[in-house]
Amino acid sequence: MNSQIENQITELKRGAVDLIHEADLHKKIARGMPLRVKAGFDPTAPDLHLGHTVLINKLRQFQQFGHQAIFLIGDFTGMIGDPTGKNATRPRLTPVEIAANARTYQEQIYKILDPELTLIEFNSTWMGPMTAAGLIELAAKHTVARMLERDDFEKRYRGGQAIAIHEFLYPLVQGYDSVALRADVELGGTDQKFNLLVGRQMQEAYGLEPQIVLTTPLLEGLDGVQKMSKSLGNTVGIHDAPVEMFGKLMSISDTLMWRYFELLSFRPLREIAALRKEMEDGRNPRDIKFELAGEIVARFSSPAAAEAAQVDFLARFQKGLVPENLVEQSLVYGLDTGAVGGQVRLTTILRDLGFVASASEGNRKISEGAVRVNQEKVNEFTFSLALGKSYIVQVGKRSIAKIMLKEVH
RNA sequence: GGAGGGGUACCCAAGCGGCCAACGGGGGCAGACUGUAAAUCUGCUGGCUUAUGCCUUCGUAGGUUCGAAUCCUACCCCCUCCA
Repeated sequence: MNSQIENQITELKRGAVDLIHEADLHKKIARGMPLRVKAGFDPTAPDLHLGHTVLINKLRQFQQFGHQAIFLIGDFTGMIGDPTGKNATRPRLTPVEIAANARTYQEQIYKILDPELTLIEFNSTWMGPMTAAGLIELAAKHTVARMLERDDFEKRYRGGQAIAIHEFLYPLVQGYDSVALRADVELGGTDQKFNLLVGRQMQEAYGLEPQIVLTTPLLEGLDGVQKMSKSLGNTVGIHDAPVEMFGKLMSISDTLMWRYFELLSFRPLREIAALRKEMEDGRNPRDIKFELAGEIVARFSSPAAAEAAQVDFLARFQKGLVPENLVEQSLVYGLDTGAVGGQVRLTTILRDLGFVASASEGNRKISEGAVRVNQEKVNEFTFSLALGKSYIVQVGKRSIAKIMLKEVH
């Protein structure tokens, strides 16, 4: 056994859920040729958050070990709509939507992957020209029984819910992508396991060596329990402002911090182990969290932004100061939007800033003592601010803004 | 086809003619304590420029009543059992 390969595999297995099969991966690496590593993305609605980057990080790891990263954009399959995890038929995307989403992906992945060493492919390249005969030949490689082994299909079938034939085609096409790309390894989330395994079967059916399948877990959101997802409101978006991203990462629990280190940090495992040792020896976990937050913010913004975010964080939460670099935003009011006698109700402003969901909630927050204007606690519901002036308003510790009130003309 | 049970706020779940903007729990937000961690304690968790005020909400649409989440009718949807 070659210990260098062993080390490589240990790092590649980091955070992974399934590796099918480790022995074969070893064999493939041992041949000394760079492996072709595929990760597919269905360009549905890419409001990318850190959860999405777990897979891309894994692709990066392969890249760092000298393998060929292939970022496959499923523009063709996007028109089908992946049935994974759905209990109903998905709406299909239009070519225009797909193109726009694909562009967003490309812009973002180079913050993680080396552009020089990344191959971007679109599966419409080979699926577009495929003839009906070719598609039928492809479909002949698989059986309905094996398709129905899949849990969600089976449930829907038993439950009498419609499964359109094109949904059966999705795993086949995804599998064929591996044939077309001659993939040695395919990465995917755990929910993709079935599709990835179909890839192995398709490759064998077309006379190729089956790919290695490596699945990554779904990242837990800020609450540490449920998966990170926009609808649960527990995400860290990769477009979040540096200060916001830093703050969100600082708010995670100490336990979750290690999970994030494992799945999001680029630090090698032994460095992370060293940090854990430091914590056990008495170092403040918060300071270790700074390192995590700093690394992530630097990746998506810049090292300078990460440093500034930390300075801001310290000033705000340790010394209780108002950050200096607050960008002033203008709010315009007129008679029809709540201005009365040159004044606007504070609760209206808080609602418009999105700090509270309604003016009524603003009232409640005032009675809770959570609202401040220019650092002074507000006690009356009817508190108003004058137009033409600038203020610093806060709700709780997290929501703060510098605003300039303007009168509409 | 037959029999029964159920649809209440973000989720679960009480209420079964007025005291209901609706018990309780979860989740969330805020306050205290902190490291914007955990744990704990406290408050809040329909809307309206706060009003002993008004408006909207208990599957949907009607009805009875001074008054309905609660009673009646029709409809829609879910679940369980039998065939």
